[in-house]
Amino acid sequence: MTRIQKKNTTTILEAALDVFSIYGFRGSTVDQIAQAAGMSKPNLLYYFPTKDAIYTALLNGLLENWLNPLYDMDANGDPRTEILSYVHRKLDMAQSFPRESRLFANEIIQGAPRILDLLTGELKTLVDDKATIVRLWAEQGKIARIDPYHLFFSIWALTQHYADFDTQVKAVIGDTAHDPFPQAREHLDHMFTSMLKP
Amino acid sequence: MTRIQKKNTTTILEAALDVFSIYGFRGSTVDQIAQAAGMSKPNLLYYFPTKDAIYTALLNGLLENWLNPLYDMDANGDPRTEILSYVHRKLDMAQSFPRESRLFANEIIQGAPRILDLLTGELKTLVDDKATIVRLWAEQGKIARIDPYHLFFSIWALTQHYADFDTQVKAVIGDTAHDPFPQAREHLDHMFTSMLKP
DNA sequence: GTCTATAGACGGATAGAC
DNA sequence: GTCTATCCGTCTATAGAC
Repeated sequence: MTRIQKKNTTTILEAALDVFSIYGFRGSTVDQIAQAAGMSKPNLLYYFPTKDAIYTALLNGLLENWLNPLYDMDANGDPRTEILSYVHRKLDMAQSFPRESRLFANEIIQGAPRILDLLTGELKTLVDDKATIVRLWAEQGKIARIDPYHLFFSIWALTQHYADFDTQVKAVIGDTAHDPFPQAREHLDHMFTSMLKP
Repeated sequence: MTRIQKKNTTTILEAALDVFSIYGFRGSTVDQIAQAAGMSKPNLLYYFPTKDAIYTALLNGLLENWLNPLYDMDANGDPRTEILSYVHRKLDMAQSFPRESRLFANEIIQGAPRILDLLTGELKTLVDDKATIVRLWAEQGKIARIDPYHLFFSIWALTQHYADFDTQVKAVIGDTAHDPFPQAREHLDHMFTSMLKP
């Protein structure tokens, strides 16, 4: 792959992330993406054969990074530290990669037609694995007896909310307000610290 | 308005909720809605002049009910009871009205183009009002010192997650698993009870 | 009130010149 | 590799018969 190919491919995927993360797959148009990428529609379709191919390439490219923080949760670490670190990493990702978060949110709200296999496969396996660890920690009295699955749902919901519902968060705290993330971090720290106490 | 007009109007709005809640405004087509309503496209457009009119009518009709639980939070009630009741009502709504939840989720993810005024107006005023109450409760030592805004964000995120990300929740706990809501309720009870302790 | 037919704009994708 | 021009299907919305 030449330099120019690599450059254009990444430019397209970057533009596609902008558009798809807002309007979802069906609500987005190739024209929008082409314009955001600063190129003509046929030129864009020279690099990706179809709209579907752009979306799929984007999704697959992002999935790996998306699951990494959970993979890194360590059964041999300190339970509270491990869980709080996971919360922090997820919150950092919501702050640094809000478009990616919204892309997945759109995809899942619409029934996850393109990643359902991943959800019931790799993700479920991963969560089952980590749930076993959390359950063990609870049985050893290191943390409170919590449903591990709903613990993970809580972490996802709370952290991704600041990316996905960003518009609402900003509307409610006011335009003049400071960046909500520092306070969100404190809030989540308090929340998980208190709920994990045995 | 005749009986047949009333019947068809509600049928259309019901069908529109089905479609818009999944695909968002731009991703939905009038044809889809007409088919879901069991009528022809021109017939549907006899009742609503445009696709936009259907969407707007739907949103406005749902907004009132959506904010009611928060209006009902009572400054004179017991703090923990009031907050937990609000959590329960929001979770009940996620269970009973998942399509409504997804409709708002779609709208907000896309930047809330049609309800931004409401978010910065009525919703912000309402939340500001209730935040004052929560802050007062904290100052009186009745609950822990919590950022009231992020408390509300947490409640919204956690409850609506079970409606909006329903597909993911079911994929992770498994198809054979029971209804997740009873366990979600227990989990949220534990979560908020422990975090509110002064 | 409901239908068939269709106008007119927009969408994804391709042909072919450069 | 990039462009203009264009095909063809789908979309919103309307015309007009019944």
